Amino acid sequence: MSSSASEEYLQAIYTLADETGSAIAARLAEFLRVSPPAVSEMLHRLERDGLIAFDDRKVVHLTNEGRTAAESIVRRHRLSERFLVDILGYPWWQTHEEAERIEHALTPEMEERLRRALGDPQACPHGNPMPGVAATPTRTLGSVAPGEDATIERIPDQFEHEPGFLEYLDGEGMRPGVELRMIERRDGRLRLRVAGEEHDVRSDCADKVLVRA
Amino acid sequence: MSSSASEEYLQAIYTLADETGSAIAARLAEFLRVSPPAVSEMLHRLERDGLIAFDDRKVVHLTNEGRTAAESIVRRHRLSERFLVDILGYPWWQTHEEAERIEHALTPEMEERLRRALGDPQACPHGNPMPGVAATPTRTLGSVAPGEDATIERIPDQFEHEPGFLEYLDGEGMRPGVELRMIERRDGRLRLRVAGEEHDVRSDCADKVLVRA
DNA sequence: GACTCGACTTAGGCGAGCCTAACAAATTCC
DNA sequence: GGAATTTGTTAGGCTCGCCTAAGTCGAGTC
Repeated sequence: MSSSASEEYLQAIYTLADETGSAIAARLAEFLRVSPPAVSEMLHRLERDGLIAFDDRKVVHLTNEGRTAAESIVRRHRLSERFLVDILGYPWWQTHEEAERIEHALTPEMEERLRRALGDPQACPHGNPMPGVAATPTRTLGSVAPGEDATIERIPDQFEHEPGFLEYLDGEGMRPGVELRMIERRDGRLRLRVAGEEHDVRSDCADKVLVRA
Repeated sequence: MSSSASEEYLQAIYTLADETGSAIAARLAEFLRVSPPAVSEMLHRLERDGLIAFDDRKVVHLTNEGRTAAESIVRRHRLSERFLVDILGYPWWQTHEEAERIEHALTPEMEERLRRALGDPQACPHGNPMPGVAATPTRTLGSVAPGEDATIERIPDQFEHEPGFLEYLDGEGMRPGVELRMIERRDGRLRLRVAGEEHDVRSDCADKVLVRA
């Protein structure tokens, strides 16, 4: 059985590989907020346990077993977030830390029962699909041209650590599932219409939001 | 903050003191299934952290701070059990191990939200009251005289580790809240009527069930 | 008074996870 | 090409939580 800590690493490896293309130790250290030697050590433990492998350039890859374990913890994470929102009534933007705690406590039976109790959800409250569910093709909100319409699809897990980011989006009316129209883009800000109201959004934030046409 | 392991010890100290009158290291080692030196070490850590104190005969006592922490973890445990039964649909006798996992993951806010989602329950599925709730006066089922009626009030946490015990009770129709009538007692067995049916119960098991008149 | 039993501690070890400091290797940049 | 930055590792150290083996200590018992 994997420990909480190693599950945390597998989750990070999965997320970084999924959302940025590859996972290396330095990125993991930043993402997990631990020192490089701590990462180095843990990666060697995970390699010893057959969950990951390094290529010649030291990029981390999940083995089949590691991928299964990573998908399991990611699924439990997203399920936990749904639980927090749908059953406990948490706001959608305030689930990450809390889910981080309970995901490790879920047994396979609890996971299955929770999945059914939640109506077999296909994505977490940030719009990220359960592992195995095909992701909708998306582009960044920042790439939407003035006059175009778009629907907010998801905010990648990558950014969930950034303090206040999700709450900021929520404050501007931007939640997964919301439809919007791009109005104009001017000096680092985007003007867009959401639910009849106009909002002003920083474009570095808009680059972190994925939309579909 | 207390770790999972130290919470487990505080919970055990609370339970043993509550249900057997006092807590000493040797009983804790049995209850928690760890070695005596492991207990000795942990108790000294808890003492160092101001959560417990020893008296001159080495009996363990909770300090005010320790009592608060112990009540918190016991409450989270019982709340977790209710969650497993009421929301996830677990059978009442199969909650202990699973609750043991999630109780440590609950933050104060999650605890409060869960409490409300569950309708402010006053007891766990085994009938044990939330800390702070006054316990109903009880006697053991084994002490009920033939001809007497009784209602099953609770099965102490003390016995939750015993494999198959709760499931055995359930199989004989004995659940918290159930009314029964003692019929007769004969060579180590009790004959009693539950919901119109007669059942035969081992008296060593009946001694572990608390009832009210 | 000696013995035994139960309770507790000491000593020594181990793995997981984390840290800092220092260094080696590989890139990237100018 | 050489310097600077990024990346990774080694070395040494820490706490927590667990283990076994080998005591010690006290309370009863014979």
